[in-house]
Amino acid sequence: MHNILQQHNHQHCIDDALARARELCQRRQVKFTRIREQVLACVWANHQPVGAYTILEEIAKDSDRRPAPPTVYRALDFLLENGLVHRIASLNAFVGCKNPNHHHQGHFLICRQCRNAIELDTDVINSAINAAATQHGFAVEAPCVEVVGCCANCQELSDNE
Amino acid sequence: MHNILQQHNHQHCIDDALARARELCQRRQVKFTRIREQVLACVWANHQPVGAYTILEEIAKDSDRRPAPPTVYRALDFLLENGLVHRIASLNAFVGCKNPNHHHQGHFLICRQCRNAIELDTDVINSAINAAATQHGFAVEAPCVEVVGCCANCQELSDNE
DNA sequence: ACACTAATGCAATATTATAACATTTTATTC
DNA sequence: GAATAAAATGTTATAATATTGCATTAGTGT
Ligand SMILES: [Zn+2]
Ligand SMILES: [Zn+2]
Ligand SMILES: [Zn+2]
Ligand SMILES: [Zn+2]
Repeated sequence: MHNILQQHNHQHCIDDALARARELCQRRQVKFTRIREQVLACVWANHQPVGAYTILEEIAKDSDRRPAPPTVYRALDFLLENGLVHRIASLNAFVGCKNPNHHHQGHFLICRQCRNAIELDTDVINSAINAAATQHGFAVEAPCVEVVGCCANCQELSDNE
Repeated sequence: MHNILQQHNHQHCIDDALARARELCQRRQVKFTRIREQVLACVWANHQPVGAYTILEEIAKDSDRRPAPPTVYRALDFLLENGLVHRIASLNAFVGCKNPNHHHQGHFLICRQCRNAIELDTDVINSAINAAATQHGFAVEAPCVEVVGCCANCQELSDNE
């Protein structure tokens, strides 16, 4: 069982994500400004989706200046447009995308207990959705899949109680 | 192509939904009170997910008394618990369930244009989700699937332009 | 330097949802 | 049927999330 949520050097996740973002923005000729970088770093602080106002608070802590909500939301919009983060609708929260170079809508397994979100990279769900949609003559544009449950880690922990 | 969204007697949808709800509540020994019925009727006014505050406005129009938000949300909570409505997280809105007797989390195709929501009744998506989740040792509890796109109706309409 | 555009700052407000407590209605027991 | 308990609703206030509109600043090209 390879589980990114246990025993991994998360600093690598952060560094990689920021490096990918810098590279991607340069390639696309869009600006990876300070506030955008701060917000992305905040989203990548861990693997748990984070709310806009939490991001705001974190930035206020780190930099002694408190951005207003629109500032954070604009940065998030930019990151969403460029596929650097995903929005988790059921949590009103945002999480880093692990493959921003490939345009996609993320599919997530969200642990009710530890709150970590695992982004799936398989196509079986999209295939199933497309099959069902086709039966209704429905043209899929943005499939949103957010599965709440209990991750392998947390299941083990509660087994050992 | 059988599409519930075109050419159907929607009064039947409403009447059936309310009848099912009455019956279900009686069977479960829970109370289908006036406000709960009003809210459910409002949700079933059409096939488009409707927000809590819109429901509030509609009830205010119909009955000359304006329920406060908690009243509407409590009625919605009751209807959710009893599977009579589903919540569409990506729209912060609620829509009637077409099969409340069978406990399930709904999967929806949501048209970006006409805003109608089609509830799927196939199991292929759940199968795909379970397959993907199993690979991660993840125990699925509540899969949320909300697919935005363009319905058959609206595709035809834009073709004929 | 000038004009132009993109990005950010800032104040106010909109939208969605809940907390806390009072009152009323309904069911149960004596 | 009155006393009691439980459930449902009313009411006020407020929390949490998100956007609008306009002013200011920072880059970009001429
Ligand atoms: Zn990590
Ligand atoms: Zn992603
Ligand atoms: Zn109908
Ligand atoms: Zn349903």
